[in-house]
Amino acid sequence: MPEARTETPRERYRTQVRAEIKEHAWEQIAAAGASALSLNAIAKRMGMSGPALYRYFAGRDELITELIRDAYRSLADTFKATAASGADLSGLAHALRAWALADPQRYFLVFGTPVPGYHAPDNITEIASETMAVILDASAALPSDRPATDFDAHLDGHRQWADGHPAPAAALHRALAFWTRVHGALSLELAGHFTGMTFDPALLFAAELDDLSGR
Amino acid sequence: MPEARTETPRERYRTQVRAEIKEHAWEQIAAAGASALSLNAIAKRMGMSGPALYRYFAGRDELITELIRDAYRSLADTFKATAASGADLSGLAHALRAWALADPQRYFLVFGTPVPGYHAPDNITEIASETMAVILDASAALPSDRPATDFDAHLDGHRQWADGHPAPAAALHRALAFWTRVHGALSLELAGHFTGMTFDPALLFAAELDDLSGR
DNA sequence: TGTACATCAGTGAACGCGCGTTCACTGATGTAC
DNA sequence: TGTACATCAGTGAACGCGCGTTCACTGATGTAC
Repeated sequence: MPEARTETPRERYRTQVRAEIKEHAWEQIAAAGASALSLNAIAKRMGMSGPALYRYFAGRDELITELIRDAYRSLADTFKATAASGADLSGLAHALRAWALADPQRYFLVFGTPVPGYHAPDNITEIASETMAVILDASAALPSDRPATDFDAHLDGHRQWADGHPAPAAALHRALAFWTRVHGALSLELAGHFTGMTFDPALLFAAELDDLSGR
Repeated sequence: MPEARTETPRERYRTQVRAEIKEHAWEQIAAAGASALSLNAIAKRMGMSGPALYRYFAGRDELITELIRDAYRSLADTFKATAASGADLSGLAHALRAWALADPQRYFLVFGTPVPGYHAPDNITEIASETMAVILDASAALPSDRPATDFDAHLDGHRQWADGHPAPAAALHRALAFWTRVHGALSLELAGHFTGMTFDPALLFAAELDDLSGR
């Protein structure tokens, strides 16, 4: 990083405190959910007064937006790193599961119940499409042994979301099925709908993905 | 209903006002999410003072719990009615989708991001198992043309959640896959992760279920 | 190296707000004789 | 049918609370000459 030298001590301090604020924010979200995020509470935990945080974030909304952006970024980076290490679609799925289990509230911030009225800023959708590109690559890399379905044909006519990716329709279909199955199993598991049932959620997760990869 | 005659005018009034409070609660949840539910705001909308609501609910928590119970109840009844009319597993899935689209926030109250620390009361899990029984019936009714997997065997050893239902392991597996696929497609759709992509979510939903039924 | 000035992190008081909840009360509705 | 009493819906004032956010300020850190 050749840029590092140009960073003044004050800048260094600022970025450090910003990071510390975010850490406390995540702790608070993990403890009581995102809707309970409070600037004053964070400040108190850090031994500062509430207004001090306004040196670092314009307000509560900006902080939350940044946390969401970081979550998307973290997921995209995880996928890229996993793909770079040679993982296939099911490897990516397991990386996603590990990412979600490591911090369920971070997962829910990205994929959970939307707050009516809240709209994600543009640059977040850009990060999301980086993520989608990784999945499309992995989907196209697998062989497809089934005949094309009506839905495949429909998707071929609505492929603009693939952003120019040359994947065949079957791979687009597989990429979408990847998301639905992965989130179906994960969201039920993380929301606790499997508690009390004694089976291993990891096996259900894997079974849903085997079905998809052998498609 | 032979009981109706024994209901006094005062009781009738009470149940009516309780219902009206719940209606306003749902409106508020639909507008700003469950975490924004406020007793005072409901009272204001009804032209009453805040404390008046304490004649009908012990407090905010009791109201929310009751809304959740009603949501579970509504889903169980929908499933039962759909099954009674002769629908198969995929018919049940479409009934669930319609139920969710009719009121996304009601869907999220049941299946969405859990609030850390909040624990659903016992009788709600009873309603949930009524729902599961319907799905198990429909799963067992379909023929299974695939060889048993390792996960099937695992499930056979952990079938106590099926609550004595005689479904074979393959049907247990199918029932679980029903939930994961249905919620995967639905939660992504309702959370808006398909907005901008122009394909028809209903077709993706149907495709995921065709895969399951032809298993 | 020392002085004058600018930058900026953090404080404490204050703002208005809406929340859940309690309490003592009024007044209407229903019940018993 | 009329009177005495009990029940109960709803009110208004008040409680303490924590929230986001603003403002004028102090004091430390960095910069220019």
